[in-house]
Amino acid sequence: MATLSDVARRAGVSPATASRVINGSSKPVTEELRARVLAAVAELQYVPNAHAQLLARSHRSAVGVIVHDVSDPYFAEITRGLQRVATDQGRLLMICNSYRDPDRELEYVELLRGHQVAALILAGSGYHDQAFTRQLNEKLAAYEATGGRVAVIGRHEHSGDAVMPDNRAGGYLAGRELCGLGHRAIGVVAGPRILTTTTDRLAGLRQALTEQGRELPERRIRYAEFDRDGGAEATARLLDADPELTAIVALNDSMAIGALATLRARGLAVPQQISVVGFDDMPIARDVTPALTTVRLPLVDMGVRAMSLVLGAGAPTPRVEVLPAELVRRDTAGPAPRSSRATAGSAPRARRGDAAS
Amino acid sequence: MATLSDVARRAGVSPATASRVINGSSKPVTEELRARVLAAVAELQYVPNAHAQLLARSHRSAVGVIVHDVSDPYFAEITRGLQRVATDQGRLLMICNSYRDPDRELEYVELLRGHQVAALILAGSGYHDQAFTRQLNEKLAAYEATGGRVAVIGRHEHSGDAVMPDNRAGGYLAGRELCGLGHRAIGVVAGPRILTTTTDRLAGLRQALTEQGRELPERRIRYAEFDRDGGAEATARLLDADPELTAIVALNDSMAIGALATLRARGLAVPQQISVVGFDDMPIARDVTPALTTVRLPLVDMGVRAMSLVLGAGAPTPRVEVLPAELVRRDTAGPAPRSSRATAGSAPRARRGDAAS
DNA sequence: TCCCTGCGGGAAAGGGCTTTCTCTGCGGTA
DNA sequence: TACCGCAGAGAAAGCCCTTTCCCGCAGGGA
Repeated sequence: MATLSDVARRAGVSPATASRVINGSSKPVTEELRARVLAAVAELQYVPNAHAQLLARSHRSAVGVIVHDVSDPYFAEITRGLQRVATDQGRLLMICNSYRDPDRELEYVELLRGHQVAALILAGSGYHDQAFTRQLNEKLAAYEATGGRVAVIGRHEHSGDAVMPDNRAGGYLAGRELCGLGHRAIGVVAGPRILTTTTDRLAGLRQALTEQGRELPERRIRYAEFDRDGGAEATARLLDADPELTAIVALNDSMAIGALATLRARGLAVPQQISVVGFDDMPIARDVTPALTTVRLPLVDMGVRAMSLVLGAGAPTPRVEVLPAELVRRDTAGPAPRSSRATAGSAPRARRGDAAS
Repeated sequence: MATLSDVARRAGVSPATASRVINGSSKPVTEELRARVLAAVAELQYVPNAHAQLLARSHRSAVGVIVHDVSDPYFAEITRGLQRVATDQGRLLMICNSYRDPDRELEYVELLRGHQVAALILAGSGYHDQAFTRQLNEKLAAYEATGGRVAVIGRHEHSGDAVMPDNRAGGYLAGRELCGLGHRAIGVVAGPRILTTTTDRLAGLRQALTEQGRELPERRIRYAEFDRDGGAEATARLLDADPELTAIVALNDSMAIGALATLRARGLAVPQQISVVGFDDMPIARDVTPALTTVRLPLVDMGVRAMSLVLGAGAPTPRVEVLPAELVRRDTAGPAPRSSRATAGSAPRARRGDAAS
């Protein structure tokens, strides 16, 4: 690889001058030398060694992001928001997938710290795990002590800046909607119980049911992986245990899609025989059939806010921004069927909005 | 940030010794000093500066990956394959999204080169653009000249190692299937015509139709963005121009989903009135209703192969691995309706496989 | 004519780490 | 007893850049 001094030598100038030309330094350089340097750069196909640059400049510019999995639409949307702000400010993003493995999350914090990122953003659910939480907080505190900025998205176990979707309110919305439709036997297809996202959403849902004089017993909840197959499998278990269910709340849209698959496989009509409500409103939600009724979270906006917090001026006290959840009524939730499973309920209501473009 | 010499000072040893302990060097260090160093590391929460390390070691370990968009399921799957091999070999992946912008692709090649990656993988369609192709090849050649390894996935404009999905054969498969079902008026919802992926798939499709004595005139092709909304919009234009279409081939599954949305919005029954075939077999394909008939590409495997090529021994001549496409019959393609649009065709065939887990 | 100013350029000092080379001191052999 | 060899530790030379500091020179004002 050609180095800066190769370029300088070829151009017949000092490395200092070459550097100034290449970086567009404010210090003036004669047109003639500038041209010679640029010519040498082109001839040698010179590309500065990023590590040497980062080392020489004290300036830290990249931002580290840790998500569960970028290819999961939930995080893809958040990342889109993060990117938008970062790009505007000329920041490079280093994105790491923890695949919901706490240890890997810890490792990535170190890794990113080692890469001298200016800020760190952790997106995705927190864990109900004291030991882990303490470790993570120690690491983050150490990082902040050296001037690093930290923000978390959707997890409340860290004490710093945070952007929180209102998971609890979202759960509440889902519960209230189904109660309003007359459902009494409501099952839940939940993510891993160690995730705070799961428990928060569940808490809101439970609150809604309780307020209506209903309840949400543990036997109507099945925990599984937070993905399509987890949803399919949990739904199957739920139906096996309690065939009288008239509604299912899936704690994210991927699980909801799995739930729909299982229902279809079993010949249960949605929403005539059984209703389904999802969570997140990922883009695909409107394209499944029937289109998914779900709780929308402003995912892109969450990313935008988090990146703005972290790149903006620091605050003396941690800031927590709570972003509201919103119910999106589509076609998978309808009135509870009158009698038993054998009778189909009323027709689904007309679909609102969301027609193809 | 604590530095290595801070650690050394605190442990009362030289930086050299500290470095040896931290990196597990083969050079022996007394147990006592080792313990002191490790204690100092823990107390100071020391994390080595990755840039300084990379600079000091001549050893290059990271691998650069350029894709159109990781959050697109097509690339998410490929990336999964890349990751698997990279992780096995202890390599870090740097993933960049070009968002199908050739200039950005060029920039990322430089950026990754600057970051001293050991290898570079470009995934995603190539472009019909002489000037760009030449520039890219120059940059890649320069990189290879300094010992960098390069592989491309799904693009044939580069002369080095390549993993190619058989796009043309896939297009052929889709065409043959529809011909076999008796379709004559087949429309195509295509991605941007500048992409080689588009033209390759189209070529295969055209060949199948030609062999059957049919044809594929340009007026039955609509080009749009390679995503859901592009598919929806192109389908609308196609139907407006030619309401007699009995089948639509979408050149990727995202577009197919958009197409289904448009058809549903217009009240056209799939596959009774109109058939749809997608391409890629992304995971969601089996979950839309009706489940999507599509051409499967071994995406994960493509990633695995590419990473193996690039991390394995070099070869004197470029290696090209062509991976086969395969038709996956589900529920969106059925026999062509007998007469006109008004009459529904025969019932869809029974759905094969793919039941919920 | 002399001095000061300011501009354009180079020398050199880091930045944090790895690694080779060198040095010290010990145990063992002749 | 003298010497050799080696284990274990440190000194120092890079790795490739950026940036401060300094220097020489030319032009302008007194």
